[in-house]
Formats: sequence, structure tokens, C-alpha cells
Amino acid sequence: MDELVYTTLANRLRAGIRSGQLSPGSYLPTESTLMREQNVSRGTVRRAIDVLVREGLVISRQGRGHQVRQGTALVWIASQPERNQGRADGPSDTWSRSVLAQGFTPSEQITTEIGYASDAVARWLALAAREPVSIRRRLRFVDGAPYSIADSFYPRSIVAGSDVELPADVQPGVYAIFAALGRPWARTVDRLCSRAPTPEESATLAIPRGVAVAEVVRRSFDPAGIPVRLTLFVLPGDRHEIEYEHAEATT
Amino acid sequence: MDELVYTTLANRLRAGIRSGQLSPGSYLPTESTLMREQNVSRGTVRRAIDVLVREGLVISRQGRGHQVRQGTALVWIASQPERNQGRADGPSDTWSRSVLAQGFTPSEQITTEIGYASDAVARWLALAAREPVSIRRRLRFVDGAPYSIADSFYPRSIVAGSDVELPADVQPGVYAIFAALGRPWARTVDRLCSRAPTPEESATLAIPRGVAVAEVVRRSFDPAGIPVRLTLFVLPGDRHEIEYEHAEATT
DNA sequence: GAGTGGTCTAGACCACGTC
DNA sequence: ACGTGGTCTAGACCACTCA
Repeated sequence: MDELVYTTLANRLRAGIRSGQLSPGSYLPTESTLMREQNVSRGTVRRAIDVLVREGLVISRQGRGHQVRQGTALVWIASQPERNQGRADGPSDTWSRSVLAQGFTPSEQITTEIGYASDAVARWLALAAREPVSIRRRLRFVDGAPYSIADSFYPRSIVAGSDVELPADVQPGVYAIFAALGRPWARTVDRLCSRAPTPEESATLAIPRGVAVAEVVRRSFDPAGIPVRLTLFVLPGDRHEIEYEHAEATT
Repeated sequence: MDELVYTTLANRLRAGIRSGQLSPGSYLPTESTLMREQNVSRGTVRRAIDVLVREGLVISRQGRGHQVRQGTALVWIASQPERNQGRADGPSDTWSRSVLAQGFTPSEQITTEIGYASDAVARWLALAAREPVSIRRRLRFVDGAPYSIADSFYPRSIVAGSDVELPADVQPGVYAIFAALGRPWARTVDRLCSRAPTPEESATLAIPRGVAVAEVVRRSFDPAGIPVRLTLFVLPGDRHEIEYEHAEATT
């Protein structure tokens, strides 16, 4: 069933990685070595390695070699997104806290801009196309390496002039500001899909060729059921696990 | 920035698909046609098409051609998994109900077996390795086509002899049975990751080459915090969106 | 400059689907 | 029998890294 040459080679290499024979951080034999040892052509060798790259086991860099990835998948806690807003002890958002708890150093680069809603954003926020929105872009880093994107979009009709538009950690939290503006949210829904990254995402997040990303569309609705906040997360699949807790599992 | 030949060709084809020029269900030009028209070699043509296959836009079949996929991504409602258990009006599980609501026909093929916990299952269920578990495998279909896998694992020490071990839709619901056994669950946590499918998954779910799957590990805990149920979902990325609702989004 | 991986070509054979 | 895509080979040139 598995007589395919590149599959067998991929399996052989994968076994070496899993068994620890090829330890994380070390390099695979070079392509020419594998060609010689396994008596296959370069195309076949590259195809086998490509399988491992797409599985997130191996990182390839031109001029360097094919390196076994360090297994550093972080857990992204998606539940209760606002639980820590405005806390005094340490960073105020759930993401930073959970990265810290896993022994790594989180950081964020926040920029804000005023723009017009794209078609997709308008659809998610139930706005007319090209209505003004306040955009808050967060590029997240773990131990200094780019990790994920979290871009929030707010209808300008709600947040114009408020602190939400400042490019900094918002105190005492975005939710509090929305509550003060009379538009607290009462319900949040996430929509996930996995897809191939766009070229821009590959570049800013340094996503290895072939790795998929999870895109999370998070919308928050006010008590009247109108969406007041949209956040788009882009989470590279090779460094993320996502965790959700169901609040009430019974009935 | 994008001078790569295969990338440009992929972009050109993708544009044709998005614009509707290449409508869903129709076939791309054959590889030899593209070679001739674009003046590139076969390897480059195949690489470009491979990009589209991995994005879930195109399906390739030997001897047939490269076909534009029909866009039929269903939404998988992950929240409140037990809400509909034991209902009389229609199918009892949330999945079937949501597929019906989206205008498709769900079906399931349920098999049960008694086995021993693998390392992974034992770890998730906090069991010793190779402890006996009751396994309930569900292969789910939409309009007759295989769609996803949902395999549940229960410690045999809890469910031995109960209706959970029957290969049928369980009445009045698995939760009710666990409650009757004195082990209702009080908390459910999902862990998601996206990865490449195993060869078996590719075969049973007919996953096109290169498409990633989302794996969802769902665990339910009894009031003492002991895991009593483990369900592993395998959801091909090209036909699924996953939706979570946050129960309490405030504070 | 030597060696690495990244891209592209040209050609071969095989497996599958259709006629 | 023919055309399709799937696999594999051999060889070329380029871009990058590192000594």
C-alpha cells in the first residue's frame, strides 16, 4: 500500500524524528546525502522532506539545511476572552497571561488606524460597505519571534474619540469602555477555519512553506444582538493548539 | 516579489476560479494545455495546481482532470454539545440538527468496540496505559459523502454493560446514562490543532491530497475533575468551519 | 568559494478513466 | 487505444549561508 518512494522515505525520516534519533534542532542529512544513501533522485528527496515540512516537523532554510523543529506548540486559551481585562497583577489580557504561564515571554506590537470597512469586515459587523471603522492591529510575539495576528475592528460610530483608538494597552479594558459607552457586549461567537496563509501572513509571521493557519473570526454582540466588535486572529498551525472550555456541558 | 512562475500561474488560475470564469464543477485546462499555453514545463504546472488543491479550491483525480471544487463548507457548531440530547423532535445530536438546518442530509455509521487505551487515549483520560476502554466510532456523512470522524472513548470501569456500548443512537442520551451511573460530567474542554491527515484518514474521508484537518480533542470531566469521556473529532479543513459561542463574555 | 536548498526543465513510465 | 493525472529521474541554474 505504501510502495511510494517519497512516502517511504518520509516515513523513515519521521520515525527518526519521533524516536529522538534526529533530535529537535539538529539537521536532516543534506539532500545530496539522502540521494546517495537512498538511491533516489533529488525531486523525490525534496518531496519526502516537503511532507515533513507540511506536518510542521521540519523547517527548511535556503543555504542552511532542513532542521528538525523544536516542539514549542503553545496552547491558545480561547474561552472567556475578557476574564482578565483590567487586572492589576501583570498583563491584562488572557493571551499574555497564558503564554507567561507556559514559561515563555509574550510581547505585542499594537498599531491603530482609522479606515473603511472592507467587504468581509462589513459583512461580519453588519455594516454598510466602506463605513468607517476603527482598527486595532496587534502583532504578537513569543520570546521575540512573531507568533500570531489579532486585528480588531470597531464601528467608528461607537468608538470614535474613545481610548480604544489609542495604540496602547487599553485601561481599564475595552469591555469597560464599551459598557461606559452604553454598548456592553453580551455574547461572543467564534468561527474557525483552517486555510493556507496569504503571502503577507507568511511574511509577517515567518510561516514555513506549506503550513496551514487557523483563522478565528470572533464577534461580540450587544444586548440588542448588534455586532460591536470584530477580531480576526491568524494562528499558524505549527505553533498553536487552541483550547475551548464549554461553560455548561449539561442539560 | 511574485516572479515565481508557479505562483503566478496559481494566482492566475485562482483568479479565474474566484471570478467565476472557471465555475465550480468545471475542469481546469489539462496539464498539457497549460504547458503549451503558458510555455512552462509540466512540473511547474503541477506545482501551481498543487497550491490550489492545498487551498481546497481544486480536486484532482487520476485519469479525470483537475476539477474546481463545489464550495460546500458546513458550519460545525461546537458549543453546547449536549443541548439536544434525548430530544424527541428529530435527530438527537447537535451535529445532525445543524447539518439539517443548513439544508443537507446527515447520516452516521456507528460501530462500537472494546479495546485497550492507546498511549494518547490513556493520557487524555488519565488512565494507566492499556486499561480497557469502550470505544464508540462514528463516521459521519453529508448527502452520502464521508464528512468527518467522531470517535468516543469511555473508561470501561464506568460504562461496562451500559447502553453506551451499543452501536446505535443512544437513548435517552449518553449524558443521562452517565448521570444514572453517578458520573455526570460538569465541565467539557476542547483542544484543537490543525495537522496533516494520516493515510487512513485520507482514505476513509476522501481528503484531497494536501488538505489539512482540524483535530478536536474533547474531554468531559465529572464533578471531581476526573475525565470520564474523550471524543476525538477529525474535520477536513476543506469542508468545515467551526463555531464556538462563549457563554459569558463579560467581566 | 564551496555547499546548501529553491526553482525550473525535459523526458520517461505507470495507473486510472473513458471510449 | 487513448488521454488524463501520478510518480520518478537527470540535469541545469539561481539564491542564500557560512567559512
